[in-house]
Amino acid sequence: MKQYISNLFTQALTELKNQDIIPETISVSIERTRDKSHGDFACNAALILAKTAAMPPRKLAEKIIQYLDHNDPAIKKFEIAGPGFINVFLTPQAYSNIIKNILENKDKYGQSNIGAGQSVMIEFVSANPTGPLHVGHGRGAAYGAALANLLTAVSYKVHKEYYINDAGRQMDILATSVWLRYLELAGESLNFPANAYQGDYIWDIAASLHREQGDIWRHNTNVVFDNLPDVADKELHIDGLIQRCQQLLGDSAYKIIFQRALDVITENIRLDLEQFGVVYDQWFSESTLTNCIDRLAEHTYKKDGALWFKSTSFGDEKDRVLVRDNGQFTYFASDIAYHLNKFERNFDKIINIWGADHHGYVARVKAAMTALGMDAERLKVLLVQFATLYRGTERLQMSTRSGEFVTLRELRQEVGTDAARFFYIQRKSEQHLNFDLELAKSQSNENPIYYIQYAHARISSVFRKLDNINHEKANLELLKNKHEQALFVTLSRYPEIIENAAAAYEPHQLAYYLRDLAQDFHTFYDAHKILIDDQDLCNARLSLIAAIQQVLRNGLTIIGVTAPEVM
RNA sequence: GCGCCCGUAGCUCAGUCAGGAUAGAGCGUUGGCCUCCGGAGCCAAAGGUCACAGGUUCGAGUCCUGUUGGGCGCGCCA
Repeated sequence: MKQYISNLFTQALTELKNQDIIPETISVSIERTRDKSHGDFACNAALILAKTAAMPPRKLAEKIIQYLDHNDPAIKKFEIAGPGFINVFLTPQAYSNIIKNILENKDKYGQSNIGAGQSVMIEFVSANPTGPLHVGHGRGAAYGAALANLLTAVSYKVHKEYYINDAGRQMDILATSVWLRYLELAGESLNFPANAYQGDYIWDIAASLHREQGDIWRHNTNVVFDNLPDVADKELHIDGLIQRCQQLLGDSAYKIIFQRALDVITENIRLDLEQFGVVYDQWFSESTLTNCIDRLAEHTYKKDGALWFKSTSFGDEKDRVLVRDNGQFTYFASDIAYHLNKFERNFDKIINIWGADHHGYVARVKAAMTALGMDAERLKVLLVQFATLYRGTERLQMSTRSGEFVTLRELRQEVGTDAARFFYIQRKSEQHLNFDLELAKSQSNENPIYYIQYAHARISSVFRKLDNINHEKANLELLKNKHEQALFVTLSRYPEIIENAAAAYEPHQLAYYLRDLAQDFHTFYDAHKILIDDQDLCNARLSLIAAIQQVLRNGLTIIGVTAPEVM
């Protein structure tokens, strides 16, 4: 609809330019009016062009109106207002066509072609496989999944990927943690390191190994802890333990424990996300990467025994280490290899969804891609702020290492997937989010998700009262009252919302829209009865609410929330 | 100290990217609405120096500069 109006103005402006009344045209911006007395749409072209045309805005507006098509069936009239806005008033037919459009296109209504079939990869969550997902990861999951749906709706080919950090020191700490718990189960008593993984899930993995293997990996505590660096430096201490673990167990046994821990936790994460309605096209293992440092060679140098990447040549604020003086690759080196891999898979667009605490890493990853000859503009890093969890007014503390955190699973079980998904995406992602468990759980009017779902269920309920549903030939021009008119407008906004939300990577816009639509419906429902004796009007209203229900369902699906028939 | 994000109603937040007409919503508060398709609903009222100060212009919550308050990041950690 907006595009349609925009085209009318473009034609008029082109004509004005051809007649040398204005020196140049502009890409016109059409806006929806806030106030119904200003019509349906407004155009500010006269205000913008006034200066170059050397003409007062209102006078120029008159000229523009002269060249606009007044016979278009969608147009009731044009009006000059205020400093020089041109207000556009639409005919009732223009809006009633929306209903037909929705009922014909069904779940396709609102889709557009702005993505033009381009491929886009979205990598999100990618939590380390060292423990269960917690509520902090949930936001990235809900946001990433909703964004993927949005981009799909505007014709991108979307590839969703989870990057598994299954190499590196943290994984060794994990394996060692499991082994230490195993030793305890086997009857050893020991001082479990404070910086090892404490959670109960470590016990579970150790127990299953102990059940299967018995005591074959048992070693005396005295031997295990003999001559290790003192716990005063806990990092050195645990590194020593990792080495000792590998020594005593040997490669193959160590690998079994390592792999079991990795498999159990990864599967747990996968299942968790699946139950949260988030599924991936690919799970990408860090361990399958080959390093690409040689390809960066001309931009590296040695200093203090380490290998550095000269990222300052590419806009980073300082140079970064790729290989430590002990010969180990840094995480950054893996990140470069992974991102190079992404670029070489030839996605048109690459989206990373990262926690806001990683914002300092954007510049260096882009720098590395530029150094490798890639167009870093293809990479878009979206940052998601933390969620702070509340139970009423009580702020819940989160500490990962100590194992004191609310898991995503617990959240799901407590508030339900629908409410959780909705709460996560209803705020702009770069905004800090206060997540109140009590509010999300409350099945009352304090909770916006139920308000929207209720509108959908209410419509289902109306249709359940009908024996035969036949409103296809309805005369939609009977829908004249202000509530019906308001619904036309809101329904016609949906495609614009989808486009804007997708272009800005902002699913929350859709959440706000759905609330608006639900509200317009509830207002209408309360003011007018649908199942009435006047058969024609009844049919028209049935068409209207069928269209509303369709749009609600389309939008909720994108957000990842169910559209229930009954509640 | 440097960089990024944020500051809008009592509370939680839209609106800022793309400047536009009288700054919006939910919750909470106050007062109304069930003979009626689902009251998990509807209607109405009160509530604002858009953190502050300058600047840009026909016009600034929106753009620019500075100040201030809060969050995060500035490792050969992950």
